[in-house]
Amino acid sequence: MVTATSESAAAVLCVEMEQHGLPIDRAALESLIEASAGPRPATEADAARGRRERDQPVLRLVPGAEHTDLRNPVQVRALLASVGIDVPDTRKWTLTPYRDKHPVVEALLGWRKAERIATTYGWHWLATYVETDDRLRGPWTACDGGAGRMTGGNGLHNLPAELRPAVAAHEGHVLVRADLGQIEPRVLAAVSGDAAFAAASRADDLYAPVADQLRVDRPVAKVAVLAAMYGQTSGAAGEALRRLDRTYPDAMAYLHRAYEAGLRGDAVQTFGGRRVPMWQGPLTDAQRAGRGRFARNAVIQGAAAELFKAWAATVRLELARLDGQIVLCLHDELLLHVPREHAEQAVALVHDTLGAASRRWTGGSTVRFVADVTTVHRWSEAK
DNA sequence: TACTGGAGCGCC
DNA sequence: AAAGGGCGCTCCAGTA
Repeated sequence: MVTATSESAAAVLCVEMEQHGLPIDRAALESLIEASAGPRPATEADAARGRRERDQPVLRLVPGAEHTDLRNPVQVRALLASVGIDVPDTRKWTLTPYRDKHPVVEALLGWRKAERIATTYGWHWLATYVETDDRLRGPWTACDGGAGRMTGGNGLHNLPAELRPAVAAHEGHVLVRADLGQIEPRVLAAVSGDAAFAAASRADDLYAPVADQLRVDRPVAKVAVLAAMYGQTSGAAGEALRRLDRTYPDAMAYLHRAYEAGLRGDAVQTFGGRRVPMWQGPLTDAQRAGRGRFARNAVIQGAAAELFKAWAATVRLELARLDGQIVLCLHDELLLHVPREHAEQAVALVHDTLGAASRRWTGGSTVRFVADVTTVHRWSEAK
């Protein structure tokens, strides 16, 4: 019942966010785009010249590579081979170890970053989706994908950090940014009913008591917990993972059961009662394992989405009294646009509603959820 | 010409 | 032996 209510409230919220849009400082956005993509092209020929000018500093580093198309991975691979770098693909994490081997690697990675903004978030994007009232608008869906998160289009959900200074409150308003802290492990504590893990959630930093219990350093504890939820068992987390099994048996068993269901191809159910089906068909062992990892993560990610929506729905209701709007939902983060004179009340509201929503959603567990809340002018100023 | 899948990368 | 989940977006290459 809680789930049905918050899912439908989230759908209403999506319609509202599509109407409200995300407030933008247009001049700031223009100068950030210009810094990466160059000046706004007037014609198609102008745009082509701009592309050549962006490519030049990379191509210049390799003699004979003038005609390489940097947008074609096959050609990029050949270019790298010509300077003695033999790689299976040209992804960033593949190339990163070669950064010092030849200057073209660093140049290429920098080019990719700028090219991302030039294409996906460039002048065309600005003209199409930032409307004349300086609001960025895109489609929202309340429950999408494997585990049922909210999703947003037109860049609302994957705006590069570089451009975030351009998301700014309009005249007379502030942005209230609220982040759920360590949401996934806290959700695991709640849905698994693991008493020891729930006790760890009482801490502001959940990983600190976990590290103490496991007798490892905090970074190791964090990697191990994340690895358990994502299904990674290789790497440095190995021994810590075994200790997790002993220290938090109920939480780890919960993840293990989901993994086994995924292996078999059985649907899993989230804490809120939503069924997450598994894809069927003849699968290799590796593909079945992949489905197991998906299931393992889906029960966490999906439950986190449910809690988030229950919270957002409550914030939405209360915020209306302050003439505020929810303008962005980002999995574990809410961005509110609020009249300046109501900023303090909005901050208090966000904390209060989290307490109420999490108690309602968990049915009264002792797991603690925390939010980091800041009042800012620009989105990028928070934290 | 229109569509699909892969590569690649942005965010969580 | 090795094994990290999800989404959206753009470009390219191959196909119908």
